[in-house]
Amino acid sequence: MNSSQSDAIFSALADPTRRAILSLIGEHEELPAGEIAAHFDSLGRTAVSSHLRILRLAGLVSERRDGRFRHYSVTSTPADAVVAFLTSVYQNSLEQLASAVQDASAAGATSADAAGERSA
Amino acid sequence: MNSSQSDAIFSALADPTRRAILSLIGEHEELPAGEIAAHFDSLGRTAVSSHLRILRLAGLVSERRDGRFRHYSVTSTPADAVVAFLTSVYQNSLEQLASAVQDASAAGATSADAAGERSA
DNA sequence: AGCATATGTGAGCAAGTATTGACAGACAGA
DNA sequence: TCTGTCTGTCAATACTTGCTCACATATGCT
Repeated sequence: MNSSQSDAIFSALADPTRRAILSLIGEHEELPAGEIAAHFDSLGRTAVSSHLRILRLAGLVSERRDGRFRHYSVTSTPADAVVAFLTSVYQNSLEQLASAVQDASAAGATSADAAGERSA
Repeated sequence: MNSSQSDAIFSALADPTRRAILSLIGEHEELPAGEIAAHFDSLGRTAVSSHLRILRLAGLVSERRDGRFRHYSVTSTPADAVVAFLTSVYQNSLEQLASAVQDASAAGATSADAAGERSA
């Protein structure tokens, strides 16, 4: 994982709309571009398309073409880059990080706050 | 954790220089601003100061004033926001995330790639 | 073929962000 | 008190990013 890839991932995650798109896709297995765009009233379709392009270039989502449709799904591997960074910075508090993950895991997806940013 | 806080954290992490600063501080317990700036040849002192300000406003670092010096250290809590987001998106691959954290923990700080972005 | 649907792309503009240079404040030592 | 050091802040400028509009591409249907 080179740093330009990290750059792409972190700067893709920097935008609240893109995080919302990612959460939205994460709630489903796959989602066509149009249906994603439909969730963002205050945003044009092309804007969403641009965001999807950025997410795709960062490797955060992958697309599957099916006729006229392009179905997007989240790819799990890029999370490694984020985790790698967190562990390098928060070496000291790694234990807490691990338990935070497990707590979140135990709580399920009920911590809707982090995912609740798809306001448009 | 409201979304404006998440915004601040993720957009602070979006800049490679800020991630490098964070890694640099993370390698030490504390670091004065001047010494941080000294690590970035191609960057002016004021630029680093601005970055530190952004990191501070995002709650990623805290400062301790000591005479003329301001010592910066990383704060561990903001990682929660990142983890919360990751878990909301990657619910399915939570197991893998947890094991990734533990692997990184076991490997120690040897995965210097993620921290190796302090090129300036 | 012709038309509608689904989606991406490029130009251009508006808004936000980073960097720099100059200035200011706080502290330490002589 | 005077001077040098450490650091932050402000204003101006250059750069980057996101959005929209118009157009292009690809596919499916009739």
